[in-house]
Amino acid sequence: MSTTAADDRRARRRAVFLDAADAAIRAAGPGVTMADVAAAAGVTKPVLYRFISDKDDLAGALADRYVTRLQALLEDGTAEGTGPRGMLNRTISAYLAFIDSEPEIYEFLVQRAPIESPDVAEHLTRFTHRLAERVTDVVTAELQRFGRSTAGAEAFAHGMIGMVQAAGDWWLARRSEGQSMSRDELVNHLVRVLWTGLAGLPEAD
Amino acid sequence: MSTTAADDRRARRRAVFLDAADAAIRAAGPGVTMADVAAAAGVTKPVLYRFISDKDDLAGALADRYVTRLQALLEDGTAEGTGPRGMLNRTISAYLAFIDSEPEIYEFLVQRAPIESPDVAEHLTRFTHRLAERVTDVVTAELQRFGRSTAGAEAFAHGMIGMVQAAGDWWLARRSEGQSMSRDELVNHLVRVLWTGLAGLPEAD
DNA sequence: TGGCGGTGTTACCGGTGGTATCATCCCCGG
DNA sequence: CCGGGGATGATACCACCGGTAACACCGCCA
Repeated sequence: MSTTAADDRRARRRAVFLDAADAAIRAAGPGVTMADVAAAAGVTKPVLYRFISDKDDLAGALADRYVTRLQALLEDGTAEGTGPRGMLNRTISAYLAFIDSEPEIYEFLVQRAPIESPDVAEHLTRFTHRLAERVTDVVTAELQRFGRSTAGAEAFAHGMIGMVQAAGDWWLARRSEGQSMSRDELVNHLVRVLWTGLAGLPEAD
Repeated sequence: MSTTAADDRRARRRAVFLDAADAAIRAAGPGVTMADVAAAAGVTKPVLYRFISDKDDLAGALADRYVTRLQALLEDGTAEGTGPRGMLNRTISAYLAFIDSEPEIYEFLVQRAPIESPDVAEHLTRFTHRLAERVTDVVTAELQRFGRSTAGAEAFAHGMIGMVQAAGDWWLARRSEGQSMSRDELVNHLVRVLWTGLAGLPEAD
């Protein structure tokens, strides 16, 4: 390739703007404007727009960053082999640690960005979907181990994710004012409920 | 009072604009503008703004409408006395029927409106909170019936709501493209998981 | 007939996403 | 040493949306 060097510079510059966006979100909250981001990088909008095509692109790239980071954390959780229940425990714990450490970014990506940028919405949908697929696999395997019906596995997987997310939001809100339970306590509650609930999923009505 | 008649007219006029907003959301999707709403009512923005103070007000009033309607449905679910499990079943069923019947309104209220209007956000938070409180009460009572610890009841309540919501979103998305399970099937899955999970909540780790 | 409350419109403001246009600078080949 | 091109930068603008000021009109009642 001829323009490899130039492309590299572009990519590095782009990363700088993503860093700036990151900082800007932390500083200005989830309602950041493109001008804010540009200012955080020390330039004006048109310069920003030379490396970031639009807000969709920006949010999408940020989503990429954080989803990748989170996914790595979750992979760690699923790695060591203490069985599915241990995996569940570590995955939930990693998720809660993540949203606890980056609340503004989290709010921006999950609540703000997907609305005005379909790209991010699809990004998150895909991520949730991938995660749900993995969960579905684990759930299905576990059900089959006991010869039970796997009909509700996928619904259960999505519901599980929603439960963890809602409980996490509640926990974050509680924690910001007044005291709340520790992360480990919440993790244990969730794991117990979900693990026990799994057994009840295929029960005949 | 002297101006009662005028106030009545104002209130009725306001209701007309709320109807128009309703129709506009259905027509233009959740990204409606105030001009859209005004147009749906056959007038221009300033007229709309004489009866609706701002978008916050509009979304808040719509939230009121639908939350009231949903809450009535949920009350019906908790009324007849087939025990807590029957209540759970009917409540979830009512919720799913609701979001199934009004997907655009649902998306507008739950995803769009709360962002640009803190009023709606608080509205929804309050609603969720009230619901969670009721669930917490039921859960706590059930746990006490068996002399178990009630420590995780509140977290469980919020998580439950999140699970139902996430499963509902997934079900709606599935249903719009390709086939999915029936509402009753989903309800049964969720009820079984949650009911069984409840028993596992206080288990000692 | 005159005025007054309600209804309606056009035209505008402030902010936000996004862009056209121009100035500058640095580096590289002749 | 110098001239030109590509990258860097800013100003000034557009479109759109939420919200408002100003003005016109109609109908009713003293």
